[in-house]
Amino acid sequence: MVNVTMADVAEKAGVSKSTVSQYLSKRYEYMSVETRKKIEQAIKELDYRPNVLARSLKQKRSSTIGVIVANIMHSFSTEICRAIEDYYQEQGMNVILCNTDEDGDKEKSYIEMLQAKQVDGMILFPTGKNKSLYKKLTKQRIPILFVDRKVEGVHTDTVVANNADAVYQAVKHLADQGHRKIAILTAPLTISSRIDRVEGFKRAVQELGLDSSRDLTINCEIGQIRGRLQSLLSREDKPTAIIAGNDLVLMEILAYIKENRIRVPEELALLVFDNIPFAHLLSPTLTTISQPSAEMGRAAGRLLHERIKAEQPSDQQPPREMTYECTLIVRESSQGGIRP
Amino acid sequence: MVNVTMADVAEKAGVSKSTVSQYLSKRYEYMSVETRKKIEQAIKELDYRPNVLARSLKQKRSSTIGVIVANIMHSFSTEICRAIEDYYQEQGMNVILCNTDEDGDKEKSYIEMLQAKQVDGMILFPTGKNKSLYKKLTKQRIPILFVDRKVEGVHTDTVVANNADAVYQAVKHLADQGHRKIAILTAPLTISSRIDRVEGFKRAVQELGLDSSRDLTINCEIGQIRGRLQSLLSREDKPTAIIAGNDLVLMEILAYIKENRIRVPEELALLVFDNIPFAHLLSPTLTTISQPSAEMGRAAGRLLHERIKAEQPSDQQPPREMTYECTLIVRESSQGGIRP
DNA sequence: TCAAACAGATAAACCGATTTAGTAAATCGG
DNA sequence: CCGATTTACTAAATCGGTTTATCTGTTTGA
Repeated sequence: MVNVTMADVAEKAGVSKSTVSQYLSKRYEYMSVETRKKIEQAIKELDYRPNVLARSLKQKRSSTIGVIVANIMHSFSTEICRAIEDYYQEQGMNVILCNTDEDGDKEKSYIEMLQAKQVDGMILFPTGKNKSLYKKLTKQRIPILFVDRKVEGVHTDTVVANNADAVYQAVKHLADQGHRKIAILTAPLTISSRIDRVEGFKRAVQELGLDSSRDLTINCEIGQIRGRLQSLLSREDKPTAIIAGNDLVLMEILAYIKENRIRVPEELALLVFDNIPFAHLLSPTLTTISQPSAEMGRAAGRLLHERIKAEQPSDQQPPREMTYECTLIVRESSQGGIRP
Repeated sequence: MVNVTMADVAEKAGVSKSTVSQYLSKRYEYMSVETRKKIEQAIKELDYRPNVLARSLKQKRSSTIGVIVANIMHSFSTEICRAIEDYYQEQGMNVILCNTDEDGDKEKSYIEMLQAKQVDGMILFPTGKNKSLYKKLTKQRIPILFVDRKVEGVHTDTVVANNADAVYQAVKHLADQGHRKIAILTAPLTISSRIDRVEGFKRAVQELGLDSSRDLTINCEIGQIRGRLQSLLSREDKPTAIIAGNDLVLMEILAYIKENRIRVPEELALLVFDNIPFAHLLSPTLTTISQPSAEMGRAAGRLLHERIKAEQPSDQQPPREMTYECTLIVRESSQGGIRP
């Protein structure tokens, strides 16, 4: 038999489909032990496995959620995805993974695909380029949750790191080491996490009375970082410390540093936002700002799940925004570099 | 209207469901331009989106494939997954991602879940612990494909790297640099890729007439690597070069080297199997064996897809095994280390 | 003793599409 | 002008489950 259905089981057990269905959903209340045994037996003999598509169709839920990530190659994203996946596995649910490369069109087509697939909810690293679509989703009561980035004007659950404060602490740490001229390099300020990082930077510079020249804040495409670094570091009054906005920016900076044989931290202190797997193995070891990715991923999974479960009764709680604190892990690259 | 169905569209357009269905599948043959326009209009006005679950139920295919990966945190795995995802996006299909942590039970439960979800096929990094289940799947004509690892006795499409030859070339390279005592460290030999790497190592040692002491081949759990390294390197006749079996092993080795201030490549040459994102940024830069992960992922996607499409006509081609060559990227860590 | 309650099970409707078999009207060929 | 074909469209069955209403008997309660 190619495909065993519930009808086959029912026939073999000598009962009706309805009873088999009751058995499967473990509603044994009005069922004789005898019947139960017969069904059990029939299922085993036929190696029956229910078709969840049919179930989902009727129940109007698919036990599947969609995760739309900007770039899975980013280790922070991978860690979040993994945590989400772990959470939903425990809950007996599945995760469809989608990758947008920060492309708004791809994001849109994925969202529509996931909707067509009747996912119970979506977790997204929003590109921010489809605001009206996000809003439409919330209006249609499709549970969505943003992670890593907030989107202004869209009211839904959000899980982010305290980017601003983390950078503030980082700048403070550098200032404590005697640095007065600190630069920050990030990718373009298209998403809230980057904006917040720069904001924390500016606030710290302000409050701590550091050099607040405009050109110590650089936001550009990855490909242009080398060039910007070049001009930044060839100036007379060049910065003594640099904060890399994420792991990809860091790679560029490290390459530049290696090429130009810049000594870290003696000539230039270095600090990165993001957990770098090799941070403790580089020479010098790298000071990092670590985001609690596993906790954030789990929280995202849990929060969305609560929304999904609460969807039936119309107890509409206001959107929650969870902010996770980061940890500054001080290593060699940011310590004892400059002579006051 | 909460959920627009095809019936709603049909009513609005003043035609039958059947005609709408024809329209959706672009079978315009026997349809007046007028009708077509009316349907178009109705769909737009209602913002109708077909329910793919219903479609899948009837058509007995879900346009979804399952990917079961041993450990998504492994960068090689992530790269493969990304390539698979890219491929299926282009094909208008979705990917459900599952993570097993090399746990056979998890793998089994995922396989069953995916089957229940009626996936059109599965790509797996097999743990190797569910042979009978793999066989059952192939017997049931459910298209499955193995990637990274072969499984003896299970006849299905497989995409792997030429692990043996890659290591052979690596050993040759080290021998060319004058090394006679080379060690290889890998995780336990539970999967074919690791077994093949060791085999390539042994063959090279044999053919090139290098030191073939048994204890230069170490296979142990990640947690034990430090200890094994300790005893390996405290011997009088210690090896002058080490090959790390994968990125996780490398991390342990690098940590050990850093702690014990071993100079690379002067005291010890180092070479890793796997593409390490920081390879060119470490000091010294690291010699690596790079697997063409993107090509392998795409190939896996394409091959499985061909199987899926060919499933309807009963043209059963024999299983294909695609082997991809790796590239030895020589950097500082393996060059000019020893004095003959 | 008779209606109400209950235990155990089922028939049939339903979820939202696809697909098959068929129908009515228009067109065609001889 | 009539039967055959073609065109344009539809009713109804189907996919494989869930769910609701219902249907027998058997207990129970007053």
